[in-house]
Amino acid sequence: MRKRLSRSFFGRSVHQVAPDLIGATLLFAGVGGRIVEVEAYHHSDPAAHSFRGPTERNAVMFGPPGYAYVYRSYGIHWCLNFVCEPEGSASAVLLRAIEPTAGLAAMRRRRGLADERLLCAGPGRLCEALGITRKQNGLALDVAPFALFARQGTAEVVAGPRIGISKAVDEPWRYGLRGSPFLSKKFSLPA
DNA sequence: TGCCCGATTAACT
DNA sequence: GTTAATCGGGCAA
Repeated sequence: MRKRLSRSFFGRSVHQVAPDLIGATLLFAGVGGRIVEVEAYHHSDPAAHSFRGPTERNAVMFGPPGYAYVYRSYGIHWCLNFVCEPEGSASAVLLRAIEPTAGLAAMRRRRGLADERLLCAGPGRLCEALGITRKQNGLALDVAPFALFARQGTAEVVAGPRIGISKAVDEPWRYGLRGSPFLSKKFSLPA
């Protein structure tokens, strides 16, 4: 049986939690799969929503770890984050891609007739496939309908610059499962 | 108050 | 490669 991730899993540095999430399994109401791509956002990071202090939108980031922070992106898409570090640190991990393993029919229905590789390849696509919206903002990650399971064995984790940001662009805080076909974008391999 | 930009995506040319 | 969709936050006026 897979080991459930406890809430304390998230009460550590985002830069420890983020790579540890690669290969873990995320389910929402039984739909989801294996996490293959995430990005870390620390409160001291100019690219983080929490950098300039609390607002109505980012309030959950300033709360305790182990909760979902969901925000609207470009006024259109939803993006799912896991709050990390001790309460008040306002740091979180953005879920960018998962390898679909459960509830494929539900994902295809929500996403349209999409290629399986594109069902959850990107933060907005992932939320659409799983049915994540503002309603899930602030929900605990170790309580239904969320379920998280630790990865079994090891995973080959690669790191690189984050995607779609204009500040702190050189920080290698994007983490992924090496060679996965379900990434939102390939990692450039070291020369 | 108004304007610009953004942790994006799909549908264009 | 370019663009539209569309809304919350930051900042100037």
